[in-house]
Amino acid sequence: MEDGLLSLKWNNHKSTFFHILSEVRGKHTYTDATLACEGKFFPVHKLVMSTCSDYFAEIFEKTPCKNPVVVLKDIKKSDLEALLDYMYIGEVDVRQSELAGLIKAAECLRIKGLAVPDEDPTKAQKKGPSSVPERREDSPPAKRKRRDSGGDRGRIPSPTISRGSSQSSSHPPSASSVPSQAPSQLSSVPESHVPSQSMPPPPSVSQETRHVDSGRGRQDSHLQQSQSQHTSQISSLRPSADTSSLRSPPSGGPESSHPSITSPRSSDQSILPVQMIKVEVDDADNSGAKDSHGDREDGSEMDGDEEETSNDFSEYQSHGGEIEKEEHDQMDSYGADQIPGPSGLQGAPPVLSWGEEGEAGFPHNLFGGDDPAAQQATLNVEKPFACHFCTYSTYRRDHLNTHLRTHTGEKPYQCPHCSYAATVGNNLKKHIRTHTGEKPYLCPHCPYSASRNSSLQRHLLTHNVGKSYSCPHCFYVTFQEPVYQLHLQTHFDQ
DNA sequence: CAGCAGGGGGCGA
DNA sequence: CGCCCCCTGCTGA
Repeated sequence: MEDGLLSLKWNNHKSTFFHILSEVRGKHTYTDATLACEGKFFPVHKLVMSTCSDYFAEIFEKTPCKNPVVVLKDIKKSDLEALLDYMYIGEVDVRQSELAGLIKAAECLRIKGLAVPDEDPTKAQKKGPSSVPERREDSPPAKRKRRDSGGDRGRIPSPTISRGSSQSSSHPPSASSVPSQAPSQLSSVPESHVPSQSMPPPPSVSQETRHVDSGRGRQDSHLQQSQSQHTSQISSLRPSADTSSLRSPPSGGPESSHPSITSPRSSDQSILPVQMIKVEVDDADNSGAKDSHGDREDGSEMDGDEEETSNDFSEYQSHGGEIEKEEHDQMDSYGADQIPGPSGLQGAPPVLSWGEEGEAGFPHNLFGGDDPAAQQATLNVEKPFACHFCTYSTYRRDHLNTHLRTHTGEKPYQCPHCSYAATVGNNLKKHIRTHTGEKPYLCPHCPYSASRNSSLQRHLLTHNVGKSYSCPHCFYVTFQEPVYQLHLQTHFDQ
């Protein structure tokens, strides 16, 4: 220590961070991105994703959306769940038979420590004072360790919570050109290549008989286990190492040397055109969202499904298969830094069940008390089909499905004349009129014609005549009600 | 003007 | 219940 310089150390800094990380993950607090995989939604944190994967870091850097949705194609849900465990907890149990697939998924997503060599951030960031390396958390120089070589508990070792050292890594990821490719297209890394020497040894694999099927219900216990493990392990470390390893928090974006993500409207890219959809949240909605968030603070009785951060969206995934990034920024109005307290559970987005699950149950945490959240819940009773991404809700499932297309980017109605695609057929119909020039709404007073009734109605105001009557069965318009009634009769006669 | 999105009605499985 | 169709309103160019 230098003269007069005091070093204040927070001995439980890491364990606290691990604990909070597990907590915010379990409660979906502060989630600012969503992974969609095989019909499930996984609310995640950009910070964590970016920390553990340059691939995600690049996606998020190229995506200005505050809450992008990343649809992962050809990544198995179970693999993703395991990888999320790995990224959040630092370790994961995986059956040996599933290791190859998991590693392949990790390579597609360039998960540090699994598919991409990670590096101690304290080394990479040369500004740190002769940091005491934490051997336990240092990922091995190789990406993976074989179980028999690790001698540990048979779990995939924890990657260092690092950031900003990815490009300085001496081992460029095998899929360095990945960013603009779909994970599924990363097959340039054959599975047989996984254990090859060019790649570091695989992580140690647990031989425990735990189920790694869907990961449901297992994460929580796993979380707690990991927390306790980390805590105990960290507590045995030299305190000085703690401060150094966490001295430089993740800075966010990846390095500029990454290949650019292709333009959002290119079609056969894995990172697809991402339609930026701004979800307007007015004050009322904001308050509602906040309240619902706040409600979650004391509503820790989330069931397993919510804990697992998954939601069905199978109908939409059928169209997907690409990576899409969109904005569902219901949390715009406030950030994590505005929320006092370490728990900060207010940040949880109003995750509402939908689809098959949403139909059955409303978010439990929305019910209860006399707070505004409960009032919003009452509204949701009337409109039971709530959007997972925003505050929209409706009483018709098909309308919700249509609405969800605005988030998933699905546009099933393709224009035969151009690349335009619409989320609903009627919009395509109107669009096609721009090609055909059809203007079926004729002004009865002048040669004006419009492609839309609304345009005609606005035009009719220029004639300074009274109320106009538009036939609901055809494009007939008149200003005289008797004539209009006569015209209507012609339809009834038919 | 064109795109987008929400809501409602009708119809058939 | 899902799909199709329609109307309507808002928004940006």
